[in-house]
Amino acid sequence: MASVARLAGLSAGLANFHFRSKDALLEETLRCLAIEHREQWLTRLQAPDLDAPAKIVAVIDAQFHTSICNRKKLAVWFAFFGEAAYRKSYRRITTSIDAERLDVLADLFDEIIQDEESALDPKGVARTLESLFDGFWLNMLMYPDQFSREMAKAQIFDYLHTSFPRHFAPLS
Amino acid sequence: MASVARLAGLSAGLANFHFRSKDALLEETLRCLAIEHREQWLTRLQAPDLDAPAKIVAVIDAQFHTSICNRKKLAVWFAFFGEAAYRKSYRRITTSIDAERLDVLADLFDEIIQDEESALDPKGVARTLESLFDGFWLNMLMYPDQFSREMAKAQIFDYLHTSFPRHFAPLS
DNA sequence: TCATTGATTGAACAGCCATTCAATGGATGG
DNA sequence: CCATCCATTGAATGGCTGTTCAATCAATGA
Repeated sequence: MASVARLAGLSAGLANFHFRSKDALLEETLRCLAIEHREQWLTRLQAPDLDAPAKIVAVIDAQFHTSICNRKKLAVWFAFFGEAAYRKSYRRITTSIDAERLDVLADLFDEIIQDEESALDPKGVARTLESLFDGFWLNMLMYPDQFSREMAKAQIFDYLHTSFPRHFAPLS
Repeated sequence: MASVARLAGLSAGLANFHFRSKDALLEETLRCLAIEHREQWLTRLQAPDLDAPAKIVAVIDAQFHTSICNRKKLAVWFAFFGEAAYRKSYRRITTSIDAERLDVLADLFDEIIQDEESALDPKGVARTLESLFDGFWLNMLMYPDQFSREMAKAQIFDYLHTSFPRHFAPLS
């Protein structure tokens, strides 16, 4: 708390007065991070005239945008994930936001699957994509030399292209 | 240190004497976890008469085996991941083991890709599979009600089937 | 100008915790 | 039985840190 307050340019006493406690400050931080992430893809989806594949591309672009996906913020995300196993409050904060995005993706994949006459399960594909997001995030944090944003996106587009060849092209 | 020592049935002083310090104890723990994981898939690969797809299935089975992939151990893994951003020592411990497994997977996919006359990149597919592993692990930790081991494996086999239809069948 | 309100401080407090070390215990070998 | 060695203890230590609170400061409004 002392060092956070110093970085913010105020006293430790005030930080504890504004937020109720250190725990409350941390929860607020996670909420902040999650909302920032949500706004990032939500605003992109509100662009006019986007078909389903374009909307999925927008979500992917949001997920790997510099303002979201950089070393500093990934470190914070995974610090929270590491604690989340023991704190229901953390899981509660991310649950609704993650479920919302998963539903959006599942609906979009549903459109594509019907159009492509595929036998895949929309929710399953959405969950796979989400897991790819998280997995690439982790590998970018652990091995930044081997996993870059561009590489992650390229692999994800390879996956989408092989799954839905009529709707996604590989990233050359 | 006090509670760890108590759980182990010895005094706090001894725990600090055996391991050089708390940091050293934590590093040893991570090394233990990583080696246990490595043995799990290595021994499965040593079974005789396995072709490339069977070996990949073996790695997947190891990754989601009850002894590796349970709530307690996932919590420990991600506690380390959360710290890894700030501790080069943690990353050093996992680096060689992760690289080894990635190379094995890439070689196996190389075989399959040549056989299937696919245009995919073996190392890329291996990295995608690894990221799927990590991503499903994280989601199993965060949302155990929505993400089970069986579900994760099913999704991964869906992915492998669409990528290499001649070598992998969907689960069930 | 003065009183009131609310923001802000910083020192004090209390609890926690990794680490150390002198003392103890137990086993082994002569 | 003794001496030596090693494992083990547990109390003491010192540093760190979240939280509190009386005191101070600034601004506002009458």
